[in-house]
Amino acid sequence: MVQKLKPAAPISPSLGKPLKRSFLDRSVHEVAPDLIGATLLVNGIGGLIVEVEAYHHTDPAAHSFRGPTPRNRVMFGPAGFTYVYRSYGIHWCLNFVCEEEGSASAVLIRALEPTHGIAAMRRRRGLHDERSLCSGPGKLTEALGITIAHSELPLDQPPFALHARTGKADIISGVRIGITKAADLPWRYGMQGSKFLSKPFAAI
DNA sequence: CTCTTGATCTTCT
DNA sequence: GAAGATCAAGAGC
Repeated sequence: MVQKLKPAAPISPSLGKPLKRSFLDRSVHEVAPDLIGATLLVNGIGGLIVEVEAYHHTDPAAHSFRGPTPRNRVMFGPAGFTYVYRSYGIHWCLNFVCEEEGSASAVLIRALEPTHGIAAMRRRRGLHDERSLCSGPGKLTEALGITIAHSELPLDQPPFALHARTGKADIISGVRIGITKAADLPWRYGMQGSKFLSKPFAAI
């Protein structure tokens, strides 16, 4: 009599080496494409970063363009911290502060490919297929449980963790989404072919 | 599939 | 008073 084998447990997705927050202490235009394929976790829940946008303080579309305010002050501090803001009165959006202190640039995290804690993300998001869990800046903060309480925190300390991408990444760029100022600048970056983007990139 | 609209907080004019 | 780094639901094709 052959014993029926128990189905194998799902293999936990492999993670690259942990990234220190100094990884973000470079030009936002270098960091943004380098983040594609990295893994972002909040309390162990998250996934691969597949879409970001770069915002530099010389860019009229950046929140830091007109100088520090109570909302954006963390952007004027050291690199490697989170900047979370309220979008359209309803959603939260997550940024990573980049560059040396005072330069006030940040990367907006726009979409993740869910890999860790998918069941928890579904609970937070309600009835949604996997492709819709984190395919937008407001969606992924809801899925990961991010609020203003997660702003101004270091990215290399709990509850946050960042892990380097393991393989190669095929990175594409295009114009940013949903802005009217400096709308022609190609500072949106994505993982080519990903099914988890907030919107497709325009054809080459 | 695309287009329109409501929800509703923070900042700026 | 208006605009904004958004999302989901509903109407129309």
